Amino acid sequence: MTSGAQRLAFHSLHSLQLSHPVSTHCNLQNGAKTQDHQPQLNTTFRNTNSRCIHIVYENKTPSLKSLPLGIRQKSLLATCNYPARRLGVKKLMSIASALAICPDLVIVDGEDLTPFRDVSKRLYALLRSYSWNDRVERLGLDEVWMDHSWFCLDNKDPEKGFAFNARGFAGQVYGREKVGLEGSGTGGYGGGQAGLLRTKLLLASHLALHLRLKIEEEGYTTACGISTNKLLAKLVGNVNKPRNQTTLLSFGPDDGEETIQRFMGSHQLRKVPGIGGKTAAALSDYFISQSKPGSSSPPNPKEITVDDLLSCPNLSPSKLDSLLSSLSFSSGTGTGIGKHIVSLLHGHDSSPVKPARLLPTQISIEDTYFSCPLVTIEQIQRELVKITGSLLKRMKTDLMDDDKKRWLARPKTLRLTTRPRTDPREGRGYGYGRVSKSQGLPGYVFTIAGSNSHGNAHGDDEIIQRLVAETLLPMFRELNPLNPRKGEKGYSIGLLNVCVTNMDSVDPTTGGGGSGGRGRDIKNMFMRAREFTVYDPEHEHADNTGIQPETEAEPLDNLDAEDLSQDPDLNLDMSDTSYESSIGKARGSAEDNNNDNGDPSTTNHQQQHPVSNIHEQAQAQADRDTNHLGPIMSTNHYYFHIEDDDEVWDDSPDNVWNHDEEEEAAEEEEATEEDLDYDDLRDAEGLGVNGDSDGGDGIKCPLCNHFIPLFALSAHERFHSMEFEGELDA
DNA sequence: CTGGGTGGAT
DNA sequence: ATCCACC
Repeated sequence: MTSGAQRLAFHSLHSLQLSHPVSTHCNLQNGAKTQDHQPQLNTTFRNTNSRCIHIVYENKTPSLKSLPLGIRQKSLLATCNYPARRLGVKKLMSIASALAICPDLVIVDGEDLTPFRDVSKRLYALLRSYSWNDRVERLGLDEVWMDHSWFCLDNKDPEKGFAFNARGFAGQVYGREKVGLEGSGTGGYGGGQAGLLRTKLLLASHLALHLRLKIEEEGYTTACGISTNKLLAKLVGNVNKPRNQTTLLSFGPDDGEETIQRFMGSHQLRKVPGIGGKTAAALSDYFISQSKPGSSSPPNPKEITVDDLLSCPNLSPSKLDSLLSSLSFSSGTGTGIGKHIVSLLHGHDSSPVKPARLLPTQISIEDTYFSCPLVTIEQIQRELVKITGSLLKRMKTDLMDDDKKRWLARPKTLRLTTRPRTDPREGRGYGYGRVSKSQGLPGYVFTIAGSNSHGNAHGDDEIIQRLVAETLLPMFRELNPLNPRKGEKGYSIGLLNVCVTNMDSVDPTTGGGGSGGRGRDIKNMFMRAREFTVYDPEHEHADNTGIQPETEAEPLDNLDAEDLSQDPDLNLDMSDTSYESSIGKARGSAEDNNNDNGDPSTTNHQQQHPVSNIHEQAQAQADRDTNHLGPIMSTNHYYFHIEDDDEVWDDSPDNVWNHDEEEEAAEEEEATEEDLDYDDLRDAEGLGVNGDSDGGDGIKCPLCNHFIPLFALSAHERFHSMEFEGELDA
C-alpha cells in the first residue's frame, strides 16, 4: 500500500451486491479429508468425479427437512439437491443417506448461528474496506449490495487500482452487446449514453471480480450480479450461481429496456425481490381471473411470470392498488403500492444502497416450543433465563467495543414477545397470535456487565436472574394472564422472544484512543460523522446534477494494453465471454455474443413484449423527473450482487471458475507524482455536509468537457494521453 | 414452518 | 407500541 499508485480512478457510481451464502460444506475428494469444521459461506466444492458436495447440520431428526432454516432452506437443502437428484431422489435426503454417500460428511450444529455471524462480519468488513462512501448494505447474513460511487483499493490512496483487460466483461454476461453503432474501443457504443453505460458496467464487472477474488482468498466463494440497480443486480446474480458473476448488459439504443424487460419478464412473480408471498399470490389470482376461461389448463399460480402478468390488458397501478388493498401493508388507498409493483415488474428500482450501519437496530433472541409448549411458570422462567443469557452475550459482542470495555450503544427498550401454542392445523402465519410488551431496559444491565471486564459469568448471572425475575416475568404475566375461572391451570406457550431495541448511541467523540488499524479509523470517522448528519434523500439527485462521473472510468478502457502482471497474488480472471467477440469487432456480427449467456431460461424466445402503456407512462414520467437533473441520472447506479448457491451445481464450463489462461492482470504499481493531498480530499468528502462522496471539488475537463473530481484528474489526463491507442480497437 | 433482522403504516 | 410483510 505504500508504493506508488496506479492511476485508476473509480468514480462512476457503482454498486455491488455481494452475497456469501451461508453454508458449510465438506469436500469429498475421492475420500480425501473433509474440510475443517469452520463454517464456510457459500463454498461448494466439486471433486474430480463431479460429485458435488455438502453441508449438513446436526439435528435431532435424521431428515434434512427438519434442519434449522434460513440456513437450511437456502443453502443446505438446495445444496443437497445435486447428489439427491443424481440418485434419482426427489428433493430431500436423510442424513443417513447423505452419510452413506459421503462417509466423511461433517455434521455441524446448525442451530447456533454464531460462527456464521462471525464469518459474515468478517467478509462484510472486507467489502466495506473497498468503499469510500460506506454504501454497503447488508441483507441478512449473506447478501451485500455495494454502491461503488467511490470504490477504492486503499483508503490512503484513492488512485490505487488494478489493471485488467477492459476489452471484455469480467465473468458472464446476460444479454448481448449490440454492435454497429458509431464509435470505437467501447464495444461499438461510442461516447454516447450507451457507451458510457457500457463502460461503467464493464468497469463494475471488473471491480466485482476483484472483490470476489479477495473473498476467495478468504476461503469463500460468491456469485455476483452487476447491474444498474439493486433489484436487477440481485436478480441477475442468480444467473450464474454459485460461483460466477453476471453483468446485465442493459445498454443500447433503447437504454437497455428491451434487455431488462426480457430479463424481468421470464421471472416468476415470487422471484422478484419485493414481491413476497402474499403479493405474489394476489397477483397470480388476478392473472388467473383475467385469463381466458376457454384456454387450456389452469396455470399453476406459482409459475406465473412477470410477462404473464404484464399481458393483462387492464393492468394499471391503481388496479394493483385495489388488488393489493387487502394486504395489510398497503393499508387502504394511495400508498402507491401499485405503482411500486409496476416498477418492480419492469426492473426499475430507485432505492439507494443504504449506508453501512454501525450498530444493529435491535437484537432479539427467540425460541420456539412447538412440539413441547411451556406450561409451568418454572419452565417459562428457565427458558427466559436461557434466552436472556444469550441475549446478553449478543449485546456484548455487538454493542461493545472490541475490548469489551465500553458500550457503543445502549438499548433503551426491552421487549418480550410470546405466542400461545397454536393448533398445528390453523393459525398459519408465522406471526400469528404473537403478542408483545415493551418496557424500559434497566440500566444495571450495562453498569454491572460493562464494568466487569471479561467474562465474569457471575456478574452476568446476577443480571440475568434479576432481569428475568424483576422485569421479564412480570411482563410475561401481563401478556398471558391465567384465567382460573376458565379452569386454566397452566400456560401453553409456543414461542418466547426477548428483544432489546431503541439503541442509544454512546457519544462517539468521547471515545478517544482509536487504535484499530489503518483504514478502520477513517471508516469510523465517517460513520461517526454521519451520526450527526441528517441524511438528505435529495442528495441522490443532487448527486447527478452537475457531475458526470462517467469519465474517470474511461481511462480503464485503455489500460489493458499497459503493463499487466507484476503481482502474482492478483489473479484477475477474465472468464471471458464477450471478449472474443467484442475485441476489435465493433462492427462485427451481432450474433457473436449470442451464446455467452449462461441463463437457459431467459434467452430463448426473443419474444418482444410490447411495452405496456403503464410502462411508457412510467418511463415518460421518469424521464421528466430526471431531465432537469441531467440525462445521466437514470443510469447512474451500478450494482453488484453476489448471491448464494441454492441452485444445483452446474457443471457447464461456463460455470466453472477459470483461473488460468487469458489475461492475467496484476496490481499495477506505478509511482505517482501526485501533489494532491488525498487525505484532505477524502476527509472533505467523507465529512461533508451529507457525509457522502458526491459533489466534491473538481474541474471541467477542457478536452472533453466532463466534470472530473480532483482526485481523478491525473487519471483523466492519462486517459486523454492514451486516447490514440484506443483507436487500435476500431 | 425457523430464526433472525429490517422497515412501513397505523 | 403493535402489527405486518419482507429477506
